[in-house]
Amino acid sequence: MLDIRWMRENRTALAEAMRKLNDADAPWEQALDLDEQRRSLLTRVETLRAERNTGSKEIGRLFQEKRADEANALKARMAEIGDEINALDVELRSVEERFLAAMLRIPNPPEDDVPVAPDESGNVVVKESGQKPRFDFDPLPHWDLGERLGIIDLERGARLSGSRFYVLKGGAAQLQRALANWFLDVHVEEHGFQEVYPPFMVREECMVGTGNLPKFGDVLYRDAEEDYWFIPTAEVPVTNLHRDEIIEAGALPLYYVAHTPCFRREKVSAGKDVRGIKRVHQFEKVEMVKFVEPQHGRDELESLTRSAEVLVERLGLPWRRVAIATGDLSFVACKKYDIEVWAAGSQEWLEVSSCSWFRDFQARRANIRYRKEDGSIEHVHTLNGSGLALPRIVIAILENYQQADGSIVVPEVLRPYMGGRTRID
RNA sequence: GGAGGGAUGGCCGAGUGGACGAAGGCGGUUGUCUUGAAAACAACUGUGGCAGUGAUGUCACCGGGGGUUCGAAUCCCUCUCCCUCCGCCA
Repeated sequence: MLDIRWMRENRTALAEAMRKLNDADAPWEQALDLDEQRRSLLTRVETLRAERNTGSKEIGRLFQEKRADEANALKARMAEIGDEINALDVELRSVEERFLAAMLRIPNPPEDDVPVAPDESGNVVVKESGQKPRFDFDPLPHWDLGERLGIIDLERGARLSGSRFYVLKGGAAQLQRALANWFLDVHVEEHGFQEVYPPFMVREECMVGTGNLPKFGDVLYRDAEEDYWFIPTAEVPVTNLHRDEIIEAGALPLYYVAHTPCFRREKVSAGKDVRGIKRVHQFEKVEMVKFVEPQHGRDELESLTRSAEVLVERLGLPWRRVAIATGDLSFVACKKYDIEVWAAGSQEWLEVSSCSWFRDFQARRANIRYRKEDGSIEHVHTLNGSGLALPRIVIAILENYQQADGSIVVPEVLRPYMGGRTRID
């Protein structure tokens, strides 16, 4: 959510930002309009309230002084004012409701250094590292490898739960578990994150806080009877950890890391990415979340992204960093990098991490503030990034480390996490 | 799932319709005293909206929402959460 005062005073900048985001539906003009109505109603209703407050006190005094006639006369007048207040209140509530609804659907304006383009075609590869593997045989995609080795069972996954579900077995399951543990250890021991284990189902207000609702409810699973929403990423519960809090300045920055399942309906593009485990309804992810002071937001995005990149580097996977263009930026981010790894079998770059800076956009929605040294209170900045998404790293390892005999070599950093195992076969 | 009891400011805790944004205590900040600290004493010490350049004024907030009333922390309804006992369960 944006600061309405900023919006009032920066109409042109706001319009320009919405144009860059290529979001024609953002109801920012309605919001400004409703804001004006809201303030005018507020002034009127509050003047009447002030009048009633003094009148009511007067009534109390008159009764104490046994001047019942005067008191009753005043009471009648106050009743009239009360009716007026009630009428205005109804109007005010409706305006405020519509105002908030509009505010919640206005995206975060991009930073100035975000590449400007209407869609993902404007994304810029800003860094590329590592060698794509060479093979003296035709490398297979992971769905073939997984089937041959008996470690990815798509058929039974579908039998249990339908399309876009899968079962990992043996080496693949172990590999995924090893990855999660190693990721967590690196973030905790080397990058200063605190590990947390959050709920996987949250209330609606948490989804609003991170910006998943109201606009993107169609990709979320939810309990039909109760107010439980299944998290599409650990970002949701972890960011909401400090909802409605004022954090003491000395406590910042706060770095959290969590390993959770992620549930996504993935309703879009029925025919796309159907093979294998690249795009599925349930997957594991290690997610980093940061709460920082505003002046450090920009630098924190760089260090956050590095914290993810070192993982793919140490796994020996070819990777690149992509700066996301304005038209491809998510609703909540003001700047975002994706990290992609090369998958030699399916011959494509896989997005394994998204690192985003939100400025105070989420903090306003979730009401997360901090008390500065001078005692004043401000919203924090939040950031998050995958570190990393698991099935896709599993894909990349299977495809890049495959051998002529069909076996998979386990990357060296993971061997201690797999009981010294060097091969999956 | 059943029965009962709760939710008040950073913390503890008083307050059952009228001067209550809320006693008192703790904590915190500042000042006096002191070489310094402690103690003592004094003052200050919640968040947000709106109007105003500002001093300031005003409104709202006593778990959330709604209602009764001239007036609600206080009465009514409802939701959420916490505690105790029973049941069930890993």
